[in-house]
Amino acid sequence: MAAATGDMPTYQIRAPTTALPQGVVMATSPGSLHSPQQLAQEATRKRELRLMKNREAAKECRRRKKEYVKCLESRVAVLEVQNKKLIEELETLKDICSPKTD
DNA sequence: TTCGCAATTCGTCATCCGGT
DNA sequence: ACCGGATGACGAATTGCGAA
Repeated sequence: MAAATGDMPTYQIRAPTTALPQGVVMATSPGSLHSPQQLAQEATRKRELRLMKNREAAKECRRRKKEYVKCLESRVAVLEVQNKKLIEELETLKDICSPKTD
C-alpha cells in the first residue's frame, strides 16, 4: 500500500472523532492526582484507553481498506469488459476498411 | 479423527502527519 | 512542541482444508 512517506490512500476518510468507545470513563482532573500510586493508575488507564482506541482504529482502517479493494476490483471488471468491446470494435473496423486482396 | 500447513484475522507497536 | 488519528509491519491466534 501507500509508502509511509507517500500520499494519502484514497480510501482514507478523515472523520472527526466523536464519542468515546462504550465503557470508557473519563479520568478525574489531573489536578486531583497526588500519590505515585495514583499516577501509576492514571498511566495504566491512559494506556488501556489508547490501546482500545487504536484497536478500534485498526478495525475501521481494515474495513475501509477492504471496501477500497472491492471498489478497485469492480472497476477492473468494468474496464475489462469495456476493453474487450473496444478490441472487438477495432477488429470489425479493420475488416471493413482493409482492401480486398483477391 | 487428527495433524500439518497456508491463509486470514486480530492486537499491538512504531511512525507519519495534520491540527492546535 | 505536543497530541491524537491513520496505517504499515509484525507476531500470535484462529480458521479452512486436504492427507494420513
